[in-house]
Amino acid sequence: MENQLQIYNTLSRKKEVFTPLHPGKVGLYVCGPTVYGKAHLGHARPAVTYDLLFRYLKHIGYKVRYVRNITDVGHLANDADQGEDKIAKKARLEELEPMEVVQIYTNDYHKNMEKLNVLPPSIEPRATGHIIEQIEVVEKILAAGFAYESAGSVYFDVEKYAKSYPYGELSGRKIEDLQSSTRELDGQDEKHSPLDFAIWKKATPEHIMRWPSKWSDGFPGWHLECTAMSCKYLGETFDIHGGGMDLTFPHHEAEIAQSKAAYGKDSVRYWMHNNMITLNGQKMGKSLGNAISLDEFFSGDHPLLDKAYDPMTIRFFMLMAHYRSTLDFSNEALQAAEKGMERLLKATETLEKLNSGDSSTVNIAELTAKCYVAMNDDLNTPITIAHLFDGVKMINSIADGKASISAQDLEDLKAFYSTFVFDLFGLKKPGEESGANMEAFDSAIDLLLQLRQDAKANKDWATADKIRNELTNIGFVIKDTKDGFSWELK
RNA sequence: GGUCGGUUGGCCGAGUGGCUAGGCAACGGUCUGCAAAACCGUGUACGGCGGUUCGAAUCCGCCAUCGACCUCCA
Repeated sequence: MENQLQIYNTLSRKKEVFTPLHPGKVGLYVCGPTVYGKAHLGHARPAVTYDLLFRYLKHIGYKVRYVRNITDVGHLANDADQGEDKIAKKARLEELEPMEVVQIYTNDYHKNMEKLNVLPPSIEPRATGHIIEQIEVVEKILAAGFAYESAGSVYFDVEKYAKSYPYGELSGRKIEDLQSSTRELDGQDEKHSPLDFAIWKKATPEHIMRWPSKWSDGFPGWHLECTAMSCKYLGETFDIHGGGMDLTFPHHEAEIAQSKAAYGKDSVRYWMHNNMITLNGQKMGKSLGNAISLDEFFSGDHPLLDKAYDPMTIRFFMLMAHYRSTLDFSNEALQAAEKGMERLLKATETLEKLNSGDSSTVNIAELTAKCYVAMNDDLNTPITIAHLFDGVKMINSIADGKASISAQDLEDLKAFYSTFVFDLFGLKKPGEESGANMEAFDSAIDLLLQLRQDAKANKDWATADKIRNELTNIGFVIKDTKDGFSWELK
């Protein structure tokens, strides 16, 4: 009873015990990327956060359908060309077909997600592939009387909606406040109220991404795709909707309104929002021009980066902070994460070689239980990691002969670390290469170190140190152990 | 201007009304031919001012400061 998964629901602003709508099954929808630029560190945060949730839900026994969309149409550009589709604009600049741009950046996103060991979702629907479904939602909202047509566009009537249902409950906004803080937007004079938002937009002549509809040749509104696609694949009401905090308003608020207007009921039961990555205390974002792309992290090719970072370092770095906290990027923090992760991964190797004793001086059951408690507490990965490091101490103590572990406990501990470190946290040991070349290479290094052993046996320290120092210079880490040596490539 | 959220030790980052978070870095020790690794041990923290309380970094108020959203955004 006490050990149930709790999730912080933005809607209620508190942690709630997670109970799925249909026992044993979970419907999860997450706002994916808008594919008009290279994937950056900001994209990695929700990807890793909800990947963890996806993995954990499956681990605790749920059958999960995880839907994460690709937004390839429908968002406005933020410069002078108001009303022009972001993707269409980029396409004209680069003289590419819009779908070509979409494909390039979708591929880039997929490639980077794979490097981060983010599992592909169950379904990855594209907005452009669901125009018909979106038009159907527009019709439903019109039929329900919560939208109106104006000059070929269809707008959602926020004020009318707010008379029947609460509007702004997710983001804590009040209609009156919103009315006093609006700004100029394209087509403002077509709207009854500045609060209204387009659910179908008539395309301007230069707008090349367009679809025919009874209202006009145009394109679906900016928030509509998630409503249409989540409903199609998860039903009118589903369990969890995730996304970045910056989407809370207006995007998710609009989704709530659209669903309720179209289907007459609440669509989402648990709203989850991950916080932002910051750079020098400022949000890192494509539109702010301070985003470092994932490719740049992996290659180290960026003025702000001291070095290249392994994708697993990025992943571990994110897991070291709670998903609802902002996470400040710095080389120092990333390198601390890198070293910590190395220590953790090394311990998993040590664990595999451990010998069991007659009894345990360590409490494995307590350790594993603590980790589950932390994970169930709104996916508290930093606490879980703290416990995993306590386990690292145990493992190293046992390896040092300063503690002992029973056969049963050892088996449990191995299974536990395999599950948490690899299956749930999704970490991978870097540089696990194989093949004939590697085997020959390994043997050659072993041979050198064997020569060093011989030199040591003869107390020929000069030769022994020469071999070690030269190998160290080349980039190896040489360690003497009780029964010989070990080495690795740094 | 409105709404919301931060402010924790050298850095990152948890958490809690009284009981060591953790990682990285630092220092001392054990081990080692010397190292490395590992292990053991050690230290300064909770933005400021008031208040509630036996006791607050943790609750309340005020102030300062930073940020997010209100426009596409992960």
